[in-house]
Amino acid sequence: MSSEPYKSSAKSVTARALAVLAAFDVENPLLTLSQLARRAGLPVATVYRLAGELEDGRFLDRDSAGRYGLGVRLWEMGLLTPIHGRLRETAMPFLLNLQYDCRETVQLAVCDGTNAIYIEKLTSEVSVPLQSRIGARIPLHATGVGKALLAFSPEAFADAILAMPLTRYTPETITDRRSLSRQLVQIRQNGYAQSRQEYQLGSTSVAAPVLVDGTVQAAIGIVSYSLRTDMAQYVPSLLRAAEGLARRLEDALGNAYPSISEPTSEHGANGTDPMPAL
Amino acid sequence: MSSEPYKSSAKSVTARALAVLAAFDVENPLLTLSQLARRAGLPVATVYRLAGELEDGRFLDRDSAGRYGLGVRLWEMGLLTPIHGRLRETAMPFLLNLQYDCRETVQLAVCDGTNAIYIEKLTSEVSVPLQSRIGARIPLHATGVGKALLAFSPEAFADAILAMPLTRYTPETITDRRSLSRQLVQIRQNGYAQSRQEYQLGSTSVAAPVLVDGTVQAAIGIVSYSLRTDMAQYVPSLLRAAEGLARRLEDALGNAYPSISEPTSEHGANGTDPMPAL
DNA sequence: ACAAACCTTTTCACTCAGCGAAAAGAAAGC
DNA sequence: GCTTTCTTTTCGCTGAGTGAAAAGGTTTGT
Repeated sequence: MSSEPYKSSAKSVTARALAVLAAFDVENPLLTLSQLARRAGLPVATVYRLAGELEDGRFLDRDSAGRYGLGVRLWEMGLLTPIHGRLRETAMPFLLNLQYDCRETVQLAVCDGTNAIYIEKLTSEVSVPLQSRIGARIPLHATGVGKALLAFSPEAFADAILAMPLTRYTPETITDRRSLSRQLVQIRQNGYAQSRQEYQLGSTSVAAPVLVDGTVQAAIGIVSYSLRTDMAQYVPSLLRAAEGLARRLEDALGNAYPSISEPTSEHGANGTDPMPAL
Repeated sequence: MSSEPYKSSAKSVTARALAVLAAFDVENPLLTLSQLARRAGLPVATVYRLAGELEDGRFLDRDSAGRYGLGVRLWEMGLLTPIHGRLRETAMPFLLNLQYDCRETVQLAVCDGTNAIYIEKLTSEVSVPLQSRIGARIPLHATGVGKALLAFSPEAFADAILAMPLTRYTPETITDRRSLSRQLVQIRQNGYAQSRQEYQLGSTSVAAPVLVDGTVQAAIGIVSYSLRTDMAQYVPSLLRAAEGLARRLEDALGNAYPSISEPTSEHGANGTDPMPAL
C-alpha cells in the first residue's frame, strides 16, 4: 500500500518533466520540492533541476514560502485550448443570458473519452453545495448534459458507451441498457434531455445538445436543487441558448479553429507559415 | 525578416519541449507538425518525437486533420493554478451577482509583473466589440482595474511602476507621474478607481481593490462602452462585491491554499506524503 | 495522369546533455 | 545544542536524446 500518486517509472526526460507537472492535483495545488519529488517518483536532485527549468518558463510558480504551484503559463495555455478558446469563449454570453433568465445553475459540458467534462458552471449562489467543479468528469448516462451528449453522438459511440457497465449513483440512476436506449430515442425526438436525481439525490436537470453541422460539440444544462421546480418552463430559453451557440460556432468555423480544411494562403505567406527563404 | 516566432535556441530537452508548447498562441491555436517545428525553431524529427510524448500525456491533442493543438491536460492544469482555483472560482458568484445588478461588462484582474491580467470578463452581449480577452495583459496605469491594483500595492512596487515609462494609449491616458501619483492618493481615499477613455476611447470604468489581510489580491471592475452611463451608480454594488470576495478569500486562506504554514501531519502519513517505506 | 511540393513517419550511429548519489548549507523542530 | 528535514550544489559516467537523411503519404497544379 505504498502510495505512489503518479507514475514513478518515467522514462524519457520529457515524461519526467510532465510527471512533475502531473504531481499537482485539486487536493495538492501547492507542494514543497521534496513532496513534489516523492509524488513524481523521481530523485530530489532531478526534480530540482526540472522544476527549475519549468519555473523559468513559468510553468511552475513559487509562493512566498518557496513552495511550488502550477504557473501562470499553464493557465494562459489553458485559455488557448480549443475547449476554452473556441467553446467557452463563444458560449459565455449565451450561458450568462440563460442564467439571467432562469436564475438557476447553468452548465456547459463536452464529451471526452467515455465521460463528459464540465467546462463552465455558473452559479450566483455564494454558498455552493459541494457540486461538481469545472473540469470534473461526469458520467454520460446519469446526467442531463451527459444524456444530451450521448443521444446525439454517432451511433457507434453511443453503442460503445451502452456496452460499458452503467455505474449506479443513486436509486434513480438508469442502469438498464434497454431503458436508457429507449430514453435516448425520446431525447432525440424532444430535442432535450432530462435527469431526475440520477446522479445526485436532490438535483434535477434539463439539457440540450449544441449541434454544429450535425455533430454534438457540447451540451448546455440547467440544474435545480429544489425538486419542486418545474424544469419544463426553462426548456424554451435553454433551446434558444443551445441553438444560438450552435449557430455562432458554425459561423466561427472558418476562422480561428477551421475544423477540416485550412484557409488557402496566397503565396503560402500568411504569417502562420514563416518562409524559411533566404 | 525570417520570422522565428519563438526562441529557437532551446538548449535542454525540457526547454525544447516547452518551446513546442509555447509555439501556440491566440492567432495559431492549431498547427501542423512542420509549422510547429518551424515556430519552435527545432528540427522536424525532434518535434515529432517531443510532440508525440506531449500527446501521450494529453498536453497536446490532434484534431481530425492531424493538426496539433494544446491539449485538455493543459486546460485542466490551468484550473489548478492559484489564479483560477483560488481566485476565479471564489470570485465567480460575486461577479455574476454584480453583472446581474448592473448589466454591464464586469471584469476581474490581478497583478503579474508590471502588468495586470484579466482573469475573468463577463459580458452578456453576444457581439463582443473586440475588447481585451481573458488572459490579456493590460497596463496598470491606464485602466480602472489597473489603477485600483496600483493604488493599493506596496509603496515600493507602485514607485517602481511610476518610474517606468507610462505608455500613452489615447489622448486621455495619464502619462504624467505627478498627476498619476496624486490620483492614486485620491483612489486610496475613495476606495475605488475610475478610468475615462484612458486605455480605449469610448470606454469608461470603475474598479475596486480586493483587499485580503491588507494586501491587494485582485481588482473588480465594471466597464461601460457608452460614455453617457453614470458609473457612480454602480459604486455601491461594486464595493459590496469586492468586499464580499475579500472576506471569502480570507476565510479560505487556511484551506486549499494555506499561504504560510503547512498543516502538521500526524506520523507524516497524510497522503500528500507517501511513505517510501518497504 | 504525372510531377512537384508539401507533408508525416522511421531509421540509426554519435555524442553530449541529463542523471542522481552524495555532500554541503539552511531552516525548522525538540 | 543537537536532530531531523528541507533545499541547493558538485561532478564523473553513460545511455537517452539527437537530427540528417531517406522512405512513405497526401494534396495541388497542369
